[in-house]
Amino acid sequence: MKSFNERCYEILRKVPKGKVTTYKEIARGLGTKSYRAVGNAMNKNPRGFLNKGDVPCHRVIGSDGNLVGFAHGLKKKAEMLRKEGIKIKEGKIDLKKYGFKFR
DNA sequence: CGGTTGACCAAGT
DNA sequence: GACTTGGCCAACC
Repeated sequence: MKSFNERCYEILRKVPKGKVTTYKEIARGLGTKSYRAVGNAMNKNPRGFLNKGDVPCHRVIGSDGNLVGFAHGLKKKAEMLRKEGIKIKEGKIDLKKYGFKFR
């Protein structure tokens, strides 16, 4: 039985490079409505914030396209995403362009 | 088992 | 536009 947290990773793995997803979408993909549980799971993450193998935790952002998270700092996160080919707008991401949706 | 916490979100003040 | 409140769900103590 995989933990909720592991399920988050799996769905997150489905996000293609150069795209981002929101906690909301992940929760929806998991069939739950709790975005919080997703974020919480990531926080208590066994490895940390960065890829634990294949899980691009840095590709997860807020529902408004705003970066959320504290682990490594939003700044670093933004830089990382920019390197992936995502243009960040004043700390925000264009969900219209880069937002990846499940289901 | 109950209470607190949290990388959230939406609505109200 | 910034802050507060309520709600939601899973993990941790």
